[in-house]
Amino acid sequence: MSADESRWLNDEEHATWLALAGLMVQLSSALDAQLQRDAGISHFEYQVLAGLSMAPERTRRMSTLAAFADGSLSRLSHTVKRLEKQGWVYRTPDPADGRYTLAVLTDTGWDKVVATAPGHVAEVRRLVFDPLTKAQQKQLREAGHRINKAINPDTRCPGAGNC
Amino acid sequence: MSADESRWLNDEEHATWLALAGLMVQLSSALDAQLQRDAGISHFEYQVLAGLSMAPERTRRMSTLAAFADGSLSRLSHTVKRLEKQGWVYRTPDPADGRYTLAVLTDTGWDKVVATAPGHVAEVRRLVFDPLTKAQQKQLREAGHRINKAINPDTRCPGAGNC
DNA sequence: TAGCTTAACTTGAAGTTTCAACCCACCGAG
DNA sequence: CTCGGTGGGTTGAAACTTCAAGTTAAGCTA
Repeated sequence: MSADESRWLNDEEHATWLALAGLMVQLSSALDAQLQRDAGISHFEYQVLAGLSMAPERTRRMSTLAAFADGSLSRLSHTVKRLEKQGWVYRTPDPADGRYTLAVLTDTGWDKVVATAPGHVAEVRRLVFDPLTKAQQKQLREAGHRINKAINPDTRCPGAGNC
Repeated sequence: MSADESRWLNDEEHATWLALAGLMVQLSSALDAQLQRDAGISHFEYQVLAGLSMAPERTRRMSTLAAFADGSLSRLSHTVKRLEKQGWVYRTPDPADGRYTLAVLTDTGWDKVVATAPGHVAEVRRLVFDPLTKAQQKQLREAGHRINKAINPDTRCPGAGNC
């Protein structure tokens, strides 16, 4: 990248990178596996359902939902079509502005979230929080924020706009 | 999960979880995007090529390579077929034991890695190491190890069998 | 009000990953 | 030495994601 053939990673950095890369792959696939096994849905589908379950009226615009679930609008559109077929969600044009589409969680969909969430949270707790001390959790949070800020300099905060 | 409706995440835990989840999605997609833009390959393909480039004789068994790149054997098989079509890799049965297949990096493939790696490492450095202090890097590494151990209690170490 | 532009989706095709079935080289038992 | 078992690898189909249009509602301009 630069004149001197670009600084390689030293041993410590390399170990850190392996730990982080391993974490990203393993953790997300472990959580995916738990959801698939216990609820028959993917992590992305879970995020969509959970996103709706937390919204007022259990309703959100597709574009907002896509941002919340960290996916493209196209991906969300295909996914919601599948969820619709399951009877968990339905779509309707926004009465206030016909360009938007509102996704709404049905009662059946709500039941699905209620049945699924506790097991998923338990798995997150088992894999992420149980093995860490309070101090380590704080450090991890801080490091995560810094990296996220490096990726998204503008946005005030990570994925879902909290802080 | 348990009697009392399964412990939910408190505010601090929730913030930590959002930071970590955001990190996993954003970082991997940012690195994917860099590779796609600058080299026209996916992160998985890069890992395969890089894995071969670091191996003795630029050669590895498919199963070893799959473990190194954190992917299924089937996924690797399809991927290597594509890389073969590009002329970057070829496959040959292991002369020592015909059940194994050896994947070998060609000279063209080597050139591809050499052309691609510095830019990729620079991006990792920019997004992960530059924003963290030395101490934070160490803490992140430690937390990553612990989480990885929770996911893989048996394996002595994360993804690629180093340590 | 007609025409242009923009932005939010949707859609179908192409590309990738997963899943389940299959093939085959080696090994060990009889 | 042959027969079954085991494990590495491949393959094709189904499922999913991405990509490049296409559609439509709203706003703006004349």
